[in-house]
Amino acid sequence: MRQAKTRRGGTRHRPWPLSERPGYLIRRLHQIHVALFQEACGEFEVTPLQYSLLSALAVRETADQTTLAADIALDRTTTTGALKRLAARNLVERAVNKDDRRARLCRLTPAGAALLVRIEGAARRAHRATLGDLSQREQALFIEMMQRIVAGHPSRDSAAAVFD
Amino acid sequence: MRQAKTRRGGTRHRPWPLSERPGYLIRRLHQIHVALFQEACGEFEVTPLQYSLLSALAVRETADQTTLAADIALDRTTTTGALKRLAARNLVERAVNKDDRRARLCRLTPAGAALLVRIEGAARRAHRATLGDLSQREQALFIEMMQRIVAGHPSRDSAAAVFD
DNA sequence: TGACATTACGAAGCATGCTTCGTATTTTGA
DNA sequence: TCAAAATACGAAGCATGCTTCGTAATGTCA
Repeated sequence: MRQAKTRRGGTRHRPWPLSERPGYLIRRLHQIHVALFQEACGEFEVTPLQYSLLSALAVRETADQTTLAADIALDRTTTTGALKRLAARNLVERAVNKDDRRARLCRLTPAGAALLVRIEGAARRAHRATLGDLSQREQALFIEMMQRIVAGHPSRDSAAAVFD
Repeated sequence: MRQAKTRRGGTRHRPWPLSERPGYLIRRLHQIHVALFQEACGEFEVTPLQYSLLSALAVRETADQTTLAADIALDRTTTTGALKRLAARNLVERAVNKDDRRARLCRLTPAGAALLVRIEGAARRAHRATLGDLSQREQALFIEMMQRIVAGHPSRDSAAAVFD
């Protein structure tokens, strides 16, 4: 196996540059997207995750927290935290379901729906800008490859049929 | 502009499926990589970030926290937290620099270096497995495109020359 | 040489993300 | 029908990630 010598004369694996590791590059991409999103949507005080949640709620009209978590492929407790923050800003309503008191039915408030409309353009531009360094053809290919990888690793509670 | 009608008769943007948004797909890819990494390296109790840090330290031999943060394109305070956790496990040494008492010089302990050697194979397999649903040719292309995007968005303190 | 900028940290606060454990409620099946 | 399984949450804890503010040490230049 190819190895490199250390200064002390021992041997170790040849360093694998971070910039060639898929995991590192993916983390950087995520970092870049979040930065672009904040830059584009910062004035609305909405994060990428919150935008995902608002979008999912716009499609569902009404849904319990577990369903929403599955929709956006996010942990349930994390989803709860995000929904609480949105509810605190009166963008989302979280009411106990009368028919099943275990569940909390969430829905967009008028303010939440209005914010979603206002933010939509900037949010989409941020998403597109993330791949802006690729050609149009490459962007489509890149997205297709990401979709294939994601399809190969379903999240534990993958439902999300409403989005397909 | 193409729009969809809501049930109440109003108009809104046609929903853009999450599964087509670059930001969402990138978040999922990150999620998938972390899961694969944990699966492969869980027995070593090392996260992808910690593996990056150990790798960077192996290359640097010795470095202050700010330099390490730049190496792995991570926020300085986050890096500090991770280094503290590694130090608490005796994998990293954090000593105040005698020549510049503002800085803490970090280096791998023998245990840290040994762990890095033991984990290396599994870590690399996890990185490769993340793109495992793509063909060999596609994987190379995917990595190249990610590198191009990353190169187009330098982190604020991009140094990392040692890795190139 | 002495105010001022710079640098490297630390602390605090917020927002993700995950796991595990516990609780309330509903459903199910013997 | 009633005990057990399943469901939806919540709380707690750990690990990222970020920002802002404050501090200590070093460098710099008028």
